[in-house]
Amino acid sequence: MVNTQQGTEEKILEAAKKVFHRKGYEGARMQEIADEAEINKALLHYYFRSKENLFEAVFKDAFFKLMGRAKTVFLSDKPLKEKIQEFLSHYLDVLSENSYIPWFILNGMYERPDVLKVIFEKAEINPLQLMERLRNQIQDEYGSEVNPFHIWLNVLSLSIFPVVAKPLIRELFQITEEGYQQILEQRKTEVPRFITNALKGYEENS
Amino acid sequence: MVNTQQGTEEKILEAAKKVFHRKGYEGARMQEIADEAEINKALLHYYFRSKENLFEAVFKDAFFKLMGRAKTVFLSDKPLKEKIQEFLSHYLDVLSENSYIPWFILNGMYERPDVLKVIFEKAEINPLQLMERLRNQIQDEYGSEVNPFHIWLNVLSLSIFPVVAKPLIRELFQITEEGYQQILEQRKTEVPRFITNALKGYEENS
DNA sequence: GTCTATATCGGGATAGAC
DNA sequence: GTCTATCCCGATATAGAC
Repeated sequence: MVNTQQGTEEKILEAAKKVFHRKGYEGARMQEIADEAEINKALLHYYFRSKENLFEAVFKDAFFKLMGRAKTVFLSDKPLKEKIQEFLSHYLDVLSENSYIPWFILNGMYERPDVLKVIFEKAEINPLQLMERLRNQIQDEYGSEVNPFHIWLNVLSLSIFPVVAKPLIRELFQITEEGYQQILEQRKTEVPRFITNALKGYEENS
Repeated sequence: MVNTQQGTEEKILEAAKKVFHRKGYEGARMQEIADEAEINKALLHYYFRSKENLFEAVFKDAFFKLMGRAKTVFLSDKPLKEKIQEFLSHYLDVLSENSYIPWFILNGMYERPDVLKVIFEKAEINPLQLMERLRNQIQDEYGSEVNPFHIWLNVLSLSIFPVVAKPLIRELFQITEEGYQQILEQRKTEVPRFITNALKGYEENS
């Protein structure tokens, strides 16, 4: 009532974000989103024609917020270790305040693989180019013939999983929110060290 | 009709497993499970009273099938690299056919963190004991003072994330189901190598 | 135990007043 | 643009014949 004019659509998106985050696509209820936004269901359909549309909007926003930077970082000309450090630092900063994003994306992938496909087309990601660059860089800097795909997957795993598994980690070790944030902070240096150590190790075997 | 007696309940569980795997709890349809089992909906409710019951049965079975082994592997007396190899091998085998398990666990964590707690209590996991053992083993075998928590988290990340992110990986690189299974197979040796290489790397810096 | 038919309800979507 | 009331389909669950 008070906060009109530029408010409603934003409020809906904000509410949808929260609900889709908590429940996923199938679990989310339009009613719950409406309640969260303090409006009624009909208005949701006025702004976004369907549940699917609304989901897509939220999903895209989250995805690009997360992945937008990653592409430019990995296509830059810096040493690999620096890239990984930069990626982790940026990524963990963004996520410590938006820890719902990676889970939301993973969940969305399972529930709506079709949406994922559309997004990748729009994002203009060329994974093969990335792999080639990574292969060359590893060979140049570490002199080893390693499958770049697995290295890439390792970097992603080590970055994303600890954020997604936050509730598991906190419950299992009885860690406070501050303790968890501290762990993420440590990982900004620990993970790049771990990876570069591993890459150095390949030299001797090759 | 032919394969009666010990058949129906098993067939239902098998079908439910497949469908819940593909769609998750909310996305799964009792009709689809019935079709998959080649029976009708009513029979599902005859054997299991509700959808929730059926899901719980499927989930518990798979969860303990998965985690039962993990504990014994990591508390055994073998060298660390062997433990990791064994863990990955077993884990990836089970999950390539039940990849919904980590997804469900994550989902449950976010929706009902309390449930997670109960599961851990039943599984009788002692994380601190595990950490101590890991710290000692790393020190014995690699002579380095490393924070075992991060190593543990790395092992988990490298094992679980590639399974959870299956749709992302397949879509991004346009990989077939066979191709994906091949990747998992490769990781059974790649990941232990990666980790032990990294651990060796710490020696020089310590 | 297994089937067909049906009850019941929840949720996405629309109509139409204001 | 925002609301109330309602449509309508689909999904879980049950009744009851065989």
